Amino acid sequence: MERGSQNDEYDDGVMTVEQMEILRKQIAIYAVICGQLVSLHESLSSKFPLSSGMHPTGGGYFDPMVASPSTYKISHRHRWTPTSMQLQILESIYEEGSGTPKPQRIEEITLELSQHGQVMEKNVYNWFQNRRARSKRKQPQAMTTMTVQTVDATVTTEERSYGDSGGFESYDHLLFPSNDFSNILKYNLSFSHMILLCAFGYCIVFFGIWKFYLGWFMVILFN
Amino acid sequence: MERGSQNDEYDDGVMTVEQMEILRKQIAIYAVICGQLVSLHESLSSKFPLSSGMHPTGGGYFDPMVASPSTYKISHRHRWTPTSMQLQILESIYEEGSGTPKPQRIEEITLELSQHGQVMEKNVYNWFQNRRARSKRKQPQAMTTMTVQTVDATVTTEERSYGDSGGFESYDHLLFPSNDFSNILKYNLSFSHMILLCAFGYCIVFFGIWKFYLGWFMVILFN
DNA sequence: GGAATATGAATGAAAG
DNA sequence: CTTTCATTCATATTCC
Repeated sequence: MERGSQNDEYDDGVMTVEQMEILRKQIAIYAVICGQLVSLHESLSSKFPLSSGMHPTGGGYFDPMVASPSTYKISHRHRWTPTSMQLQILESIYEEGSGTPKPQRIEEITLELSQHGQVMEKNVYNWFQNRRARSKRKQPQAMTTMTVQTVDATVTTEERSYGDSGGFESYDHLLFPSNDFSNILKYNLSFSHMILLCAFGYCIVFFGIWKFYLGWFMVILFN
Repeated sequence: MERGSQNDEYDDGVMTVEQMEILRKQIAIYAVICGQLVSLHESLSSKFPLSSGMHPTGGGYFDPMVASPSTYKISHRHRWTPTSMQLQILESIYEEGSGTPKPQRIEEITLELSQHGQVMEKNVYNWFQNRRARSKRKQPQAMTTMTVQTVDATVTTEERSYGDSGGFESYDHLLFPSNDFSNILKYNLSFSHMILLCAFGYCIVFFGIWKFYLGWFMVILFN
């Protein structure tokens, strides 16, 4: 009703400017609070509208603790995580590939990956998108510390003024040079193991053949 | 305060699902009302800016997204983000509309949206483009894959560690089906090739050793 | 157990 | 319009 009176007063021009200012400040404060409430609600319901009920993936902001008495337990993992095997395949495809996420080949890859765990085409698509974007961002890590400092110095207070929460993500690759090598090694470890296994096998093979000829040589020698 | 009690109940698992749902609906209603209040205040303040207490960088009065408690950078947002109210309007227009982004109606929509925050025609145009393109991708939903079901069945209720992502509840995988089984065989073939390669190597190894002993045996025999 | 990091996912914007 | 890129958000994981 305050709003109504405000409008009336405002339309009639009876309310003084000071009153108007005070009222508006009050509404401003309310607006801030309500905006936060809206944000809170949005984040909690996480874009699952009420009308459609709970999202099939479970969650919402309900924890499995609450949902546990239900018939089947819904895993509260909302996000796909590739299996190590899937990751290997993806990495190999990524490296071999022309660097372009295939348009329709995604389907094939998905099918191939589905042998080693649940996966959607969307997951594969996202993976390639992210993989490429993030490997591209890690290229300028070759810059020396001097350069990093220089670039960082060019970031004036204008940028810092609103970047107190950690700075722009755009500069993270400069401030936090990555250790991509370790990740690659980690991902390809078992694959390298296979290669080593084969190599080891062939070494033994040749050693055996050598021993074979040694045996024949000794046969001839002792004859 | 209500939130506090909610959290307590929620943490203890005392609140029932029904209560939770009721509370959620209440908050939703409050959110809608508050969103309208915010919009009203924005439109008011855009005409009569506050002499004090206004955000220095805000274009209009203030952006509810920016005002979220999460310590986020305040403006200088490089890319437009529709406010909740704008999104609501856009969604309604999208659903009602013939699905075609109107050539000149964009201007009207832009004008309508500008009541709830800064927006350009380009933004509206892009939004409709993206909205349509992405909703189209979810049309070809059809068959499910047998592999997914199989894999899903093998997953137990045990806590899933890193890399074991199979079996999480999601119906979205139905949206991206894959129907080509030849690729599975193709991959299994190459993997089997490696195994066979190793096995073959070891066979040769043992064969070599056997030949080695054969040689020695012949040496002894001929002596 | 909390901050730092890694990464899957969403989406605005632009290229083709 | 379709595809791709860039940025950002949310969550899982790791390390101290």
